[in-house]
Amino acid sequence: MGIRERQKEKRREEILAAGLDLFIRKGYAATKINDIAERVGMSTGLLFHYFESKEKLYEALIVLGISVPMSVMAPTEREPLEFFRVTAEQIFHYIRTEPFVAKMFVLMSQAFYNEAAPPSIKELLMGFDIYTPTTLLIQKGQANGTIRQGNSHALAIAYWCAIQGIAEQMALNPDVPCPKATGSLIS
Amino acid sequence: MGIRERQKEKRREEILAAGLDLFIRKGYAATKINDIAERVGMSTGLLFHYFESKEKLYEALIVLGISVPMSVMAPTEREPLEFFRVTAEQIFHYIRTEPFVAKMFVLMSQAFYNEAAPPSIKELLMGFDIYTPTTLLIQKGQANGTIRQGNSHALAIAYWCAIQGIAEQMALNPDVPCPKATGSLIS
DNA sequence: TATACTATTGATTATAAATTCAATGAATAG
DNA sequence: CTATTCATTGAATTTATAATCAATAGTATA
Repeated sequence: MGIRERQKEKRREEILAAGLDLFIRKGYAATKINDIAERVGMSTGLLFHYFESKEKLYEALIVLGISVPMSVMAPTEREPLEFFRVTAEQIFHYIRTEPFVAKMFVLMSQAFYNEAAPPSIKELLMGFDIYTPTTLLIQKGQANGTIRQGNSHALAIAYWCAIQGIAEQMALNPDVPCPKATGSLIS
Repeated sequence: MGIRERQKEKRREEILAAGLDLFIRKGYAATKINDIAERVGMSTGLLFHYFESKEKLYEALIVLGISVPMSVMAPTEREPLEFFRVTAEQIFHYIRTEPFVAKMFVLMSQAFYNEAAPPSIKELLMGFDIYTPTTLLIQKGQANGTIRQGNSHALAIAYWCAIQGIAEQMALNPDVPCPKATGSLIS
């Protein structure tokens, strides 16, 4: 790769990083292409030299993000309860050490739930479902008695909501401390 | 109150309800005044007869919402652990039975975290802090040995994140089941 | 050095959404 | 029943932002 291409790639990444940070703080619609350009320190026009539209820029981030949550999960062959413990631990570890990963986590869940997301994004997210595999694992744990009874889907949601909420906190306020992962509030 | 005033009040509430639902689904910026009017079944112009601007409409909702979380919390004189159990139970109860309350919950946390919120809203939310009292309660519980050790602020965040995440699920998908509140995933 | 390609800017244009407004119809009071 | 006030509309206006573009400066390559 020539020096020029490398430079171009670097600039692209700067834009992606600035966009990611602003998108998770303000949301897609409230983030002005202008804010992003300013954050990077370039003119508004130049940004369109790197990304053909605001939507494409967002799309590029989503594509990057799609692999993140899966890659951070523990192998699902484990004992279910063990899986949940290890996954939570791993996620918090990444989130604590890699701000980019934390932000990606937030971006993905925001995109997943926001009904105002552009159609192209919704399409990308169609196959992005962490609830189904999680629900199955919970059922397995309930069958062998290691996980409490109750609607397994609801429990899956509770699990991911808690993780997602904490990821959001950490991504938005890196200074705020993150609790060690255990199964419970009780000592 | 005359029949006309009553009618006006009813219309105002319709707008508030439609706005609330759209704001929590799409976010403030992505919600078009047009969408709201359409949802209510009125012309765009008429909406401005009831609220002088999109921002004022949002503001009216925030003002309504400010008292909600506090009003749903258990008395803080209880044993800390008991407080957390009862509060979670009460919140889930309200959320399950009063969609409006669930939505308000979501609106408030979205507004609280969104950096793109209009300045007037940020001002309203300045004094809206559930973390400080929660952190103090956790410290009390840690002191008397009923709550696990660890950064109390982080634990407070974890508690509210989980609740907020579930509230969001329930508000956005009323059909999805809600788990019974206990302290733990473990059976 | 000359030529071609790329990065960059600031001004311009297009578009979408918020807000205003003049006109109309419906309800109410006198 | 008449005058007045309020609710309502749809079109006109303003404003904010996305996207384009022509012009300029910089960099690589022959």
